[in-house]
Amino acid sequence: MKVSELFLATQREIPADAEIPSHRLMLRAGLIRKMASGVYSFMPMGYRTYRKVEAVIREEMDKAGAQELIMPALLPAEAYQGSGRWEKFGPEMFRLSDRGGRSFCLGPTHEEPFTEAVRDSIRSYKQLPVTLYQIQHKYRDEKRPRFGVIRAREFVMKDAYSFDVDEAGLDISYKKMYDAYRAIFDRLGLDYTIVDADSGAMGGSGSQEFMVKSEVGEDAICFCDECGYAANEEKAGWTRGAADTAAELEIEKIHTPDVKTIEELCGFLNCGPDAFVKTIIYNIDGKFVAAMCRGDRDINETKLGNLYDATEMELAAFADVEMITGAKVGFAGPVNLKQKIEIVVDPEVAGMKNFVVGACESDYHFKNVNIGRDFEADKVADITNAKAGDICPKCGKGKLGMARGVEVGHIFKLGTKYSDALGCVYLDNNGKEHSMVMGCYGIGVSRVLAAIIEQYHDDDGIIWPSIVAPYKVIVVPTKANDEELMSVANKIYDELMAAGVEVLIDDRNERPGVKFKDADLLGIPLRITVGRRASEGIVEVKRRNESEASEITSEEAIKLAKEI
RNA sequence: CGGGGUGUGGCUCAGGUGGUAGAGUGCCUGCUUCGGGAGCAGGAGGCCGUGGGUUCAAGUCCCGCCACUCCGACCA
Repeated sequence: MKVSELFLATQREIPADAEIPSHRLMLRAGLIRKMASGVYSFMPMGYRTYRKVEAVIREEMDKAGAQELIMPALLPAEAYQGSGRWEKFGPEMFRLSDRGGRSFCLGPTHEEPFTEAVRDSIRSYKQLPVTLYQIQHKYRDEKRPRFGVIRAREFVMKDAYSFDVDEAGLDISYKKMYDAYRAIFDRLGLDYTIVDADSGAMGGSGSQEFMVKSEVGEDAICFCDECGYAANEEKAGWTRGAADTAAELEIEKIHTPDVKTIEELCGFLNCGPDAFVKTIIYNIDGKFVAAMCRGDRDINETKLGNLYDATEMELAAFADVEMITGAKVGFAGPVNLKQKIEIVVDPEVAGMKNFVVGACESDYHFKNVNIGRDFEADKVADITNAKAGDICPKCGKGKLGMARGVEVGHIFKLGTKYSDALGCVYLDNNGKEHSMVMGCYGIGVSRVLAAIIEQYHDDDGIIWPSIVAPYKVIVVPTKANDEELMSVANKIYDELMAAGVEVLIDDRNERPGVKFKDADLLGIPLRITVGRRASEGIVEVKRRNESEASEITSEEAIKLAKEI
């Protein structure tokens, strides 16, 4: 392809609304164009790369025995009503109606249509297992789209669904997908970590996420430096210290005027935040719950929500807190609550003695509070976030570190949640009916593109790994009007074209600097510069991921280019 | 959903106290250039987000709406 004929507009200026490197570079290199918040077009150069990512995914999925199909993105309400998700998705679902007033949505995820498709065509255990997938646009009306294609409202996802006769079968299907995912992300050159994840409202017995490490990642991940344990912060456990065996001291009410935060309290009482226990009141599906953790910890809302099988959960409103505690916000505690509500404490708190809590009275705290004597905990459960330095929950020895990641893949063991709801059953060899055991497996295809750029770029632009590069080679004649030089460049270009190499020739009548800048920005893996020594048959080759160039003959350059 | 910010040529932005719309960059033409986003000259390109209001006069002041964006909350 001649650069002069490319539909491409690179930009010098840094786009105003792009914050992170991948978003900036995708806009500057002309890979994508925004149509609306969280809605992007892929332009030719971006789409070529996109298709390469798709191809790798497709190859590995096919290799793993999954079968591709395509479902509609436009789906009738009934498709989601059977599972209850038509309601549950809420405003996140893009909804519309046809001229007759029939309700539709743009599919946010496709468990239901796949389950129904299998239900309607499979009856016997002999037809199982089966794994189906599609690569298709998904629609979610995100509250806050951001980071370009990383969190978009329309995005491409490869979603796969497995159907097995039992849990053992699911384990095998799951492992196949797990291995396929590893192969995919390995081939794409991504530096990623596989972490245990919360399976959330998807239900099921387990799930893992494939996280690309990046400071711009929206997820926090914990990992053990000893045993390799890794988990999403939402899920990560940690080992509590030994219980305090000190004697219980007499409870004491202390005057703490205008002290609202833990920091202020520390200063006031002259001790560390670990001497306090904070009491945070949540509204979980209309029921109030007091969650308690040590002062230097944070409540993990995912864990808390799971404990109560919550559909909706939020911090209790100030007015509710004041009604329940009988005090200003900031003085909540488990003792003397005006209204009886359930109290759940983290195991760490259960091991503490003589701690400080709010007194449920404005401007007062209690000190030397003890569980069992001063109040009862209704539940003791892990409801806190791990933090860096905590002891690993798996090996009990290593320390946990924290990192950030972009979730590029997520695999779930769904179990029978959807097959039960939608009647997706098969007959076993005794003619007895069972629900199929399902798994589901997603990869954010468009997000992967951004993740690759996050890991492969420098100040000058993208550095595509060869496997996803839109073109492998760019031939850059330094002068477009020099016939001898152009004929050498064209010869190289023609030979590479004939050999089936994806090659560009920058035949524009531009100065060399402009061409070099564009080649770097676009991230083409190999540049062949035809310049000063063209008449001697010598050209310069430079790999995008190396800083040094070298001069070789054009024959050698062609040979090298074919190997890229 | 709460709080903040911004909407002016393709892009990045400037336009005190109201008075005929600007720069840089990109684009077109010509000349000079030609190894890391060249120089000079000429040129095209704007419903100043949108609806209303105040005024002789609104990019500018007032009110509403919309869009985009940042922080937070939320997120199969």
